[in-house]
Amino acid sequence: MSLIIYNTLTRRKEPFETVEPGKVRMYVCGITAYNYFHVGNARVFVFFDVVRRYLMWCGYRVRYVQNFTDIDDKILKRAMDEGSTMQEVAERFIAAYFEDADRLNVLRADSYPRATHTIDGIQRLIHELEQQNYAYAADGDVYYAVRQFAEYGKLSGRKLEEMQAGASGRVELEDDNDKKRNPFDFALWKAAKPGEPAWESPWGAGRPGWHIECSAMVRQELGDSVDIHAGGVDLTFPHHENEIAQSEAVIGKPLARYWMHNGFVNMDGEKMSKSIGNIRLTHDLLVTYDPMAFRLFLLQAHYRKPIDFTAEGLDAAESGWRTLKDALQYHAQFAKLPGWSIDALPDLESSSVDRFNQAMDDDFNTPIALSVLFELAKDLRREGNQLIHQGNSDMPIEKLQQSWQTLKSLANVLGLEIQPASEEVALEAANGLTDAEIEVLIQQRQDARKAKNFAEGDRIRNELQEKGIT
RNA sequence: GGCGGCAUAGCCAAGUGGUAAGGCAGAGGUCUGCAAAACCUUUACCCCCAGUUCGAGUCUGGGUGCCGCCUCCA
Repeated sequence: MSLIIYNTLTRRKEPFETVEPGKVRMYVCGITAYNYFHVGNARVFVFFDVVRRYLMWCGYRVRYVQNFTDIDDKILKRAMDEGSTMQEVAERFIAAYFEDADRLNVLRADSYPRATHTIDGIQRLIHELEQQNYAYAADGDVYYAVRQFAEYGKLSGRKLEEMQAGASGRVELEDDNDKKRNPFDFALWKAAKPGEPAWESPWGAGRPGWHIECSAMVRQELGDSVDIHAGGVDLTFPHHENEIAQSEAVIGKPLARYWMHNGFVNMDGEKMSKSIGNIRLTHDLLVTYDPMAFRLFLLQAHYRKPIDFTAEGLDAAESGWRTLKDALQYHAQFAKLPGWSIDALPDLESSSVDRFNQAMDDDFNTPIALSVLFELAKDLRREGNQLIHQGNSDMPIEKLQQSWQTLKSLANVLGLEIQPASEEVALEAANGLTDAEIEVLIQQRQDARKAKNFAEGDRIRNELQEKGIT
């Protein structure tokens, strides 16, 4: 069996075939750098990181590009509020992006293009659109004429005639609406208002609209057509629809073969939105939750379905992660067993790998893939516990090593890895005891209990409890 | 008004027409000086109605309920 992917464009699952054999070009819409990214953004970064890892696991060479939008009204507003500059705000939150994404174990992209670094390409594209009558200038603005693009609406499955302008209730009466020939025309270039950052252009000083930057950056970084273009489901319309209109009008071929969109992270069944004020930032979440537990939480549902963000769900994921982590960590116990080889890597357990691959091949069914991990982890954890509590294990060493290696490898494909600077280190710093010292105390307590010296045993137990070890 | 999605155990969540994965939580038990830990065992007729079929959670039609998109959002 081989990989099939649900393509938003065709509304079907399709066999995955790349433009160039063995190579995947992938573009993921990144953040607008005006704040820490929220838990919904995190789903995008984590899930498509898994897509990337799985493609690599399948042997593809993946070129992965994710942009930063560093020109935008929201950034500008924040800068004004802070008495700062757009550039300063953007730099700060781009740095914050890396900090948080790293903690979530999201692999670094091959390239992170920015709107401000792509002004030439943006202007060139607008110019080409204008020459071919897809764009028109009006008072220093430049708009895309959606009527000129016959296929407008093909990605989101709608027709211009059937759309209700302003149905979302978000659009106020804009003063530039009368400049547009059609209400669905959108800005490619915006004339600068006094005091705003601006770039010189044939249409006057101004800055790019939102959609055009992605068209220009894809072209610059990956060429005309990419294999996978991805983002949150809300980007389907208008953002990705507009990207298609911009790019395909000029290049005359598909911008992307597969359009992938992940579902929302909802808060108590409702979409996160600024107006409701229920936005949860990943940066804040990671203060109280293990990043890997959050990653697990995000992968426990299929990517196209909405996830409800609840404390119960997070707590459950935290427990689940502990199970996986225990199994992975028991490497320390297993490696002491005679016959455990460090050098010779065993072949992986084929039935587990097959089931894992089969699940992932079916449009990245991570919940099933995870069930394979848990089955391995439960066995390993039991063996590890028996080793610790009874000093022996029933599982043959070869089987043990094979299972552990399989779990380790598959968990890696999902990006679930114990991070070196995790809470172990923090805990150790907090209680002032090293692992070795704790082991000694536990041993002393066991000796005392064997000798029926319960008072001493309880005393050590209390001491350990005070240090947060149970 | 247009387009689309979802409804499976206490919670989360998979599921290719043949008698329901996995996680979390809970319950009972073993062990123990007590407790914890650990280990073992255990928990579903799949929103409603009708139909197709030897057989439907899985297909068809009709309900009911919830959700998303319809120009600045992941």
